[in-house]
Amino acid sequence: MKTADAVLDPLADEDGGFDVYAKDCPARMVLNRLADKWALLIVKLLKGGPLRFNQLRREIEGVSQKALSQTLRRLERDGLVDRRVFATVPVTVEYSLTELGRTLAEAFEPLADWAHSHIREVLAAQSRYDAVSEAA
Amino acid sequence: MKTADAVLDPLADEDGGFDVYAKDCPARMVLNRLADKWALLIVKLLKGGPLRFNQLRREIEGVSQKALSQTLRRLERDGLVDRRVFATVPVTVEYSLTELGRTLAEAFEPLADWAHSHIREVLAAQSRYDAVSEAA
DNA sequence: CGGAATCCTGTATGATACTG
DNA sequence: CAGTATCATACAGGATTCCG
Repeated sequence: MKTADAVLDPLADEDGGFDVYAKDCPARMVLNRLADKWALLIVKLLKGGPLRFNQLRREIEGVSQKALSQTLRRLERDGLVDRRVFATVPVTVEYSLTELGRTLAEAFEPLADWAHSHIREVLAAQSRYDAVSEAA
Repeated sequence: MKTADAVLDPLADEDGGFDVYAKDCPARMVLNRLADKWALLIVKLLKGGPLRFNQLRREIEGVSQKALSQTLRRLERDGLVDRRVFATVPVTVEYSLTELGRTLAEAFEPLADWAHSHIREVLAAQSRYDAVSEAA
C-alpha cells in the first residue's frame, strides 16, 4: 500500500488530529484494537501491578490461553504492555503497563465506571425491548 | 431487591458493584457491547444530533448496511439510542441518543481523546515491534 | 429511504496437543 | 510456567436481492 507517512498526512486535519470516521484512519485502528474483547480488561487488571501469564488467565474468567496470548502480543506491539522474561527454573514472564498503557488505563476508567453504574439501566432497557418485540 | 435477578445478586460485590472479571457478569456484557466495532463510533456521531440511517452510513466510512442495522438495533435494545419513524413518502427513520446514551457518550470521550492523541505513539511502537520481530 | 432475508466466505476462537 | 502449532468450526460480516 502506501508508506506510513502517506497514510497519515492526508488524514490529518487542521487541529492536528485524525478523522475517526475515515476508513483507514489510524485512530480507528486504535479504537478497533481497544474494542478487543479482552484488551481493556487486561489493561485495567495490570493497573494493579505486574502479573504473570497464568495469573492473568485466572483473573479473567473465560479467556482462553490463545486469546490471552494473542491479546497480550497485540498490546505489547502497540506499546501498551511490557513483557519481561525472568530466567527462573520454570520460566517466569511478567506483564506490566508501560507509561503509555497507564495513560490508556486512565482514559478507560470513565467508561468502565459507566458500565459499572449503568448495568441495571441497560438490562432494564433490554427487558423492555425484548418484551415488546416478543409480543409481536 | 433480591427478586428479579438471580444473575445479578451472586455477582454483586461489597461496594454494590459487579465483578467485570467474572464470566457472566452483566458489566462485561455491557463492555463487550461497547467493544463493538461500530457502537461507540455511532454514539459519538449521534452526540451531534439525530441522524437518519443513510446519513449514518455515509458518515461512517466502511460500515455495511447490515452491520449498521444490527448495531443500531442493539443500541436501541440497550436503551442507548432512540429510533423514530416518520410516515413521510419515502419513510424517514431518525436515530438519536437517549439520556442514557448521552451519559455513555460522555464517558467515552476520554477514550476517544486518548486514541486521538496517542495514535502516533502507538504507530511508532508498532513499527519498532515489527522491525524487531522481522529481524528474527 | 430504510431495512429484512439469503447466501457465502474469511477469520476469530476454542479445544487439543506439543515444546522450551 | 508460558507459550506455539494445528485443526475444526462457529459466527460475524460483506455482497446481493427484494420489500414496504
